[in-house]
Amino acid sequence: MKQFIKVMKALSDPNRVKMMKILQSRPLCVCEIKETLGIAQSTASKHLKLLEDAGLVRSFKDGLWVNYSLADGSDSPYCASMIGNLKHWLEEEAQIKELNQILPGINRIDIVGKE
Amino acid sequence: MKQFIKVMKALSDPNRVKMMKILQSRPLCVCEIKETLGIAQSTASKHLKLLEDAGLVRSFKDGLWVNYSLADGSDSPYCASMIGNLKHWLEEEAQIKELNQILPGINRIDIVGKE
DNA sequence: TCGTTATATTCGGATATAGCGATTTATAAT
DNA sequence: ATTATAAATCGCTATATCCGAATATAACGA
Repeated sequence: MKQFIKVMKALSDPNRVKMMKILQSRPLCVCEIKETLGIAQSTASKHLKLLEDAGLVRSFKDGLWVNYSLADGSDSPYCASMIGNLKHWLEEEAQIKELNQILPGINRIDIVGKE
Repeated sequence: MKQFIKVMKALSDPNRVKMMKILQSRPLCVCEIKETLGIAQSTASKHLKLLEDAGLVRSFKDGLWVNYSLADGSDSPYCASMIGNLKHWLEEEAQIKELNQILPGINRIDIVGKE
């Protein structure tokens, strides 16, 4: 029950759902994610930790960067199901389409220069 | 997105998930539900309203009683998927098994006498 | 070793949610 | 009409969640 609730809670926030959707395109580091969604770095980091705890995403370090990607769903059937379904769900949402449009132009090097 | 979040939020609470699970056995009125879960009537009513708004359960009046049952999932693919998956998910949970054990002994007439 | 930099953590304020008791509403029975 | 009763709503408290600014941590490079 606890695991199930954790997954549902993780997917109960628009920013976290958006993260799941953009991670379907490619692995992203925290700064790319916060930039894409237009939120603070601390906020992004916190959301990602929650998603990871739920088994929905995984992270691996690459020097200073931490790359996040979709998990394989092996943590629980709930994860597996939601990760799978989210691949086709919400594809037609305006908010999501918009993110997918700007995503190709987002990369970690450009973000460094901006700030 | 809003509909999806609504469904996820609805399933983010243990009492609401328990409601979904016991409604798999048979339709129940509010007083049977509150009795089974051991919560206040007002609390049960509020949870049920939330589940109904999300499209996960539906209600129909029968005199003074309001019977709740699982929805058919026609509200959204999210509902359909979750209603379907929950039929096999959490079946082995101790908490759920316990509810399923006491459920046969719960009925609206007995509850009236008790209070 | 000392900066520099990407991410994680902490803190405080604002908002949302869960819970219960009390009240109101709607329906039935007398 | 009056009374009884199941459910919905209201009022309130306690807890949880979201957010960003500030600070801490970790890893690289000079």
